[in-house]
Amino acid sequence: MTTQPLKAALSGRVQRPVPLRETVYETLLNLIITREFPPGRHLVESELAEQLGVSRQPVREALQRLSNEAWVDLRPGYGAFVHTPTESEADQLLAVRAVLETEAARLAALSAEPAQLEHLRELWRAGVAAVSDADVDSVVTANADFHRGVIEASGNRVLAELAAQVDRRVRWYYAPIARSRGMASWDEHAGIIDAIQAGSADEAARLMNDHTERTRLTYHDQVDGG
Amino acid sequence: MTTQPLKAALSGRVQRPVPLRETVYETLLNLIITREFPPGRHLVESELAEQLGVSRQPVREALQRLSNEAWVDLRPGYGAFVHTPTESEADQLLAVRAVLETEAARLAALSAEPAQLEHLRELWRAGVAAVSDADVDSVVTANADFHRGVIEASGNRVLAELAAQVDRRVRWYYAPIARSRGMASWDEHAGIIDAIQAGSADEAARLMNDHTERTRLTYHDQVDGG
DNA sequence: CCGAACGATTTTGTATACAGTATGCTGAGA
DNA sequence: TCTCAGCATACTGTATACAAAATCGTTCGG
Repeated sequence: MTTQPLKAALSGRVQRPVPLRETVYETLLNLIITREFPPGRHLVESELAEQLGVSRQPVREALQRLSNEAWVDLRPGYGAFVHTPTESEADQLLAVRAVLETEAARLAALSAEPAQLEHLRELWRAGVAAVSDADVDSVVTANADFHRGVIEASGNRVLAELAAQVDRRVRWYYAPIARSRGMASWDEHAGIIDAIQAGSADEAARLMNDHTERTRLTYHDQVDGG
Repeated sequence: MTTQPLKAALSGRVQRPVPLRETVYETLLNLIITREFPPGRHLVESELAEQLGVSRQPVREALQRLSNEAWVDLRPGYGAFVHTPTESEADQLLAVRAVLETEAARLAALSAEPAQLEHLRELWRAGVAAVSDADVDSVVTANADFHRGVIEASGNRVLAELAAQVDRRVRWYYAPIARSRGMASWDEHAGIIDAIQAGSADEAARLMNDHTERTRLTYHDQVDGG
């Protein structure tokens, strides 16, 4: 009879059971991002624990991590609440994101490897296809993927982690009003890739900065204009 | 008889007992930063709990936060270890810090209020005095304070929080080799303040960038040169 | 009718107990 | 002497139990 360890060894790695807090964290974050848990919602440890079929402890640890990352606010002695972003906070996040992604583009131009460039091209093609198909969800995903691609191509892991977090929060804040800028956005993406490939750091940075700035203005138009 | 709430009201704020995990977190972080817990040290929950006179739970929560902020590495099923920074990681952090502080300087030039400017001048005077006294510890502290001052003057809280964290880690990494650049550094600081006061955003950004870049080179010289 | 104080309820904060897993050691066999 | 299996140990992962704090509704007094 085939033993379990053997099967695991043959199939590659033995998958270690991920700590529950991790699973809980990702589950809760997903619920928040999808707005199943809307901003302001009161999250009770014992309720969540029961719903997820675990004890309070992992839930608690997940909530604290979410609190550190500003997804929820912890009120001592009372409970956790899904964070409600203010307008100025959202604006500040946009500014920070612009800075980080601009720097990422600059670094990518200085250090991106051929494989990474090909990856970017691939992501770009997927985005263009999504726009052509007018598939809104795919466009949003493709956009996030492309930006993550650039960030990772920077070769700076610290920057990448920071930017990824900021980016995720920005997309959450602006998800309700996020509408694609359509093909124009992907033309700009193409220009950024070209600059990265050419190793033109300043040009790549400038293009990314312009790009994020236009996106910011689009957001503001939609906020102000309804 | 005077009631408790009244006394509290008279003395100003009712001081709420800070959650233990917070106290533990700060205690541990201090021990790490001061190198009483050197990089690579194995941190055992039960040991720390006993030493601090609390249960494992708050210690655990503090360790997880420290892990999220990259101060310690958590090995599942085994233990927590004080993070050992690699050279490339330190370098990447320096780069990120430069970006964040440069942007902070730019924003400060656009939005700093007179009170904040006066505060910066004050910090500057304290720094110059420390340099004159050749008081190394004071110089280091004054330097950190000045940079924090600029960051806060940016008016961007998100940026400030990020930059503060990055800054703290950078100072930890380079603490063993950190030597003051002396008065030259404070001359540059003065220039930055002037640019901020004048509202010259690009100039302030450029000066801050040059400043952090020079500091980076100093670090590298000390690393390479011994 | 309004406001403040009191009590019940809810929820977190902390401690303890138990189970699961990684590690290192010991000893036997080649 | 080297290697590997098996065991003992140490530590974390998870669950449960108890204590303290904050909130909310109610009631009493004006």
